[in-house]
Amino acid sequence: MTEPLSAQYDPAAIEAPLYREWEERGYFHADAERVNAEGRDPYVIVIPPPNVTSVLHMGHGLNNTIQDVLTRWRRMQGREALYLPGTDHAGIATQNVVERLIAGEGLTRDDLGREQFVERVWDFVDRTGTTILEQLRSIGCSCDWTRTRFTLEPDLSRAVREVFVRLYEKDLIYRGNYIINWCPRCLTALSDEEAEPEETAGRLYHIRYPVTGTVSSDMPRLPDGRPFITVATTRPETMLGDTAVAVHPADERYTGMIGGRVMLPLADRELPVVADDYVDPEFGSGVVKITPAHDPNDFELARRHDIPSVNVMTPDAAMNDSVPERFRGLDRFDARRAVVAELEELGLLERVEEHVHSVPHCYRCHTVVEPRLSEQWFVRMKPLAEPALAASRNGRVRFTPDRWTKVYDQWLENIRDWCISRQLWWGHRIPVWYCRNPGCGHVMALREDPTSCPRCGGSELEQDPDVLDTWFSSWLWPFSTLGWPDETADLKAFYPTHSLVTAPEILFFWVARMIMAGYEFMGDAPFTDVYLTGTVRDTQGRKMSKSLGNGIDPLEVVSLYGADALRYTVISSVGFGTDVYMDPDNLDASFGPGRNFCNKIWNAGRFALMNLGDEPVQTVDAVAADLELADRWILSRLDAASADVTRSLEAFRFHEAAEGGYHFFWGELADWYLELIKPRMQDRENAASREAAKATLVHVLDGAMRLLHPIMPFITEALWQRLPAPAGTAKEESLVIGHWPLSSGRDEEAEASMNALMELIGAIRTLRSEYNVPAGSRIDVRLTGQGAALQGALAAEARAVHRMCRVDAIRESAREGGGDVGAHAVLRNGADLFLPLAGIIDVEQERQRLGRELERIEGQLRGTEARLGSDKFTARAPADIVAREREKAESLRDQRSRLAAKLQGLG
RNA sequence: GGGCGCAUAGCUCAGUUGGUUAGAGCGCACGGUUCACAUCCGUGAGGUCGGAGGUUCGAGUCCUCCUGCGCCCACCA
Repeated sequence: MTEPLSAQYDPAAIEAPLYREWEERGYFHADAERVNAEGRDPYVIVIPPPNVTSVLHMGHGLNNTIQDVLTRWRRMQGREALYLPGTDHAGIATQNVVERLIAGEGLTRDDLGREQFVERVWDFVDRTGTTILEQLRSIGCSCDWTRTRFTLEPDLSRAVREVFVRLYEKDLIYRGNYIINWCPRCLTALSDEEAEPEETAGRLYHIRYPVTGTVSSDMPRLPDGRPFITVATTRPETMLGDTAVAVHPADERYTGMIGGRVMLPLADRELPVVADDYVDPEFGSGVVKITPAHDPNDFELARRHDIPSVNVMTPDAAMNDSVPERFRGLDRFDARRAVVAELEELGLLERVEEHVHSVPHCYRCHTVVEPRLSEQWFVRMKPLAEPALAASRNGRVRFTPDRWTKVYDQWLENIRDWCISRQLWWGHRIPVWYCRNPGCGHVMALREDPTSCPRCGGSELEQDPDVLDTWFSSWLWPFSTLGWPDETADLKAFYPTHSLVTAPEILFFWVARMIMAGYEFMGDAPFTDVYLTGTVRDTQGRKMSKSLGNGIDPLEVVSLYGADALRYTVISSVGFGTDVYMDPDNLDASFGPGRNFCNKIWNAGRFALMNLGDEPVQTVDAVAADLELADRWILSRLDAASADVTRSLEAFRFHEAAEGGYHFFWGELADWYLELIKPRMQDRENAASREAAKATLVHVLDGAMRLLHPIMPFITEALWQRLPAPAGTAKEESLVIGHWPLSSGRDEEAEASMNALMELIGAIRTLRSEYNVPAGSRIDVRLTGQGAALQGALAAEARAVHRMCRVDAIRESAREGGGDVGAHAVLRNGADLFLPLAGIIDVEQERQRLGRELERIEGQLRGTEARLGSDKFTARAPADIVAREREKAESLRDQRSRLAAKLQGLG
């Protein structure tokens, strides 16, 4: 049926075939009917869709492993589990990739024209868009690939359009002016993410604006007698677009001027003086020039005070016709020089300061971004935010770690309208048409493309050239992927979904908006739990990124260490809500332990299978009467581990789930149970004992593989498939659809006995090590005063214990009247342990060795104490040196007493 | 500037509502190849839990302040 386990653990040999088998057998497919008709409990995760152009990085590795662990675990619990995959069309990112591509052919998008360019992008996406989904397979993600979605596919585009029109009809979408980031070289709008702030050495120009309105007597005056105020700016050329100056309402220096007027130099326009909290009285002169068309803050302020805007630049950032003629056509930086020179000439330039500040640059061409006023589409967010806020407050949506709840609430409480239009070609075209009939001018948002104007019947219709923000399709993802706006069986079965696993960076962009859309269009939250992962960083704490070149390629890790090692590593690195640190230059440090664990599982499995042989194995129930202490103990520990891992997963404590499985398998099953049953496995004399051990071994291995399967699906399946089914039981087809271990109860008595026994073995090993007892020599151990638990345990497991600490016998007998030499220890339960060492080690030699050691320590201690006893030393030496000496003395005294005790034991 | 978080072994981190002796992995030291595994086994060293106060019978855990890092948001014209 299945091949035996190879001598060497080789992940590459098992992973791909197993994944293919799982996928072919349809284990990952979720069936809506089983939920809708049979009443099975669903469990749903929709993937945060990666950019269609992206390749797998460690962040995906972390994220999707967590999602897969949750999915696999719930699937094993009997839920109808759906892990729904897909990709995002990622407007700007994708358009840029293709623009770079055609630049290689010497083409720009304008050369191609909109239609042809978009076709090129589709070509590209069709060819490369499944890369990342393939990569998710290689880390074992159990996605239902029959439901793969893409945000720009026709069904989802229909959802986007339906949503736009509905919101438009509810008057929740409107058109308005907004300052955007504009690259004057690329001639395109940039998202906030693409405008990269950079510390730049600039200048702060202090410019005098003559006051024409109300004047107080103590105001400074120009040489010609005119009073003035000083404003500070880093971009003097924009003053030509000033439409006001502003002061803080509580700034006593200027209260008298509020409502007054100043004269804008060079342009000779009068500007009003307004008061606004935005102004920081501490900065510069406390007076701000207001240029609404070229600064987002000024724009907001102007909106509050109903101040007009004057745009003074062309798209390529030259001065336009709104400025005095002598500046027209000058590039913005030439204009800056000209403006400054003229101000200086007029005596209006008070001073210039060096000023380092952060300036946004175009991430593509590094040109300084110019804020620019333009007309954009917006969503009114307040009405949508209310139910989303209620959802976190009433617990319908829970955030893990909990602290994110506050962050989420704060953002929603101060929500601002959402600018959804983008000046791009790749994306969902805004479904708005303008009637160009001069007498009509109707604006319409439509579900179907119009052929004529419904108002005037005219046929000169023009569609809005812009596309929608990428997030305008992603915020519908949890239900658009299930078939909305149709009422599908999938929607009925799988909405709302359950866990959303994503990075905190997109809490606002995406998570909050999905919750709003869920309530608005489905009447319920889109998921019940939001798990925010940490960020994957390098050892210097820098975020892993392609541009920094400090990334780790998950596929490289898979090929070097295996997918299971990768998964184990990321899962066990996920502290509760903390970032994940990995060293790109030392993969072994990060992934070695995971690989070693896999190796341990593999070898323990091989050992078990070798010993089990081909004979039928009994169920644990069938051999219940013959179970020995070790058997009862490991069964109880399996139960503890199951409860532990289950509890950890329920609380999204992945680190603990991984540690729990690891500790049970390695620290208890492999280190202790396998060692304890070695003598029994091939025992021909005592069949009952042998069969009890085998039955228990199969049972606990089966349980351990189940517990570890969500985290390490491949190796656990490979081993599990080869485990024999106990007589009279039917084996499940695969662990993927196998059941999660259920609690069967603890055996406190067995655990207490085993704990005592393990302590005894540890103590004997310690003494052997400390007294340099040669590994080969066997000794008799004497034990007195042991409790019933230990006594029983010793009787039950004598053979194994003797083997495990290389003793011939453990007798109940006291050390005889001081005559014996040997090593001595007291156990926690009060039992007294004595290892006679006469004839085992050269006692005299050991005594001399210890004696020399003791002398050496005492010598050092004398020196140290002498120093500490000297007033000169304690008074004059630096405090940290004195402290170090004290520490040293403490440690030396410690060593001395231990050595003395040992020597005493030797006679 | 506003908000949030972190500080525990040489390194990376656990430590659940306060409660026996603060744990793990890696690294380090010593000893081990008897046939599951040297990607292993055994043993050990190493911690005034960032600092100072406070609450308490009891504080790594709760409170206040300080110091040093990190992140998010808004960014000072």
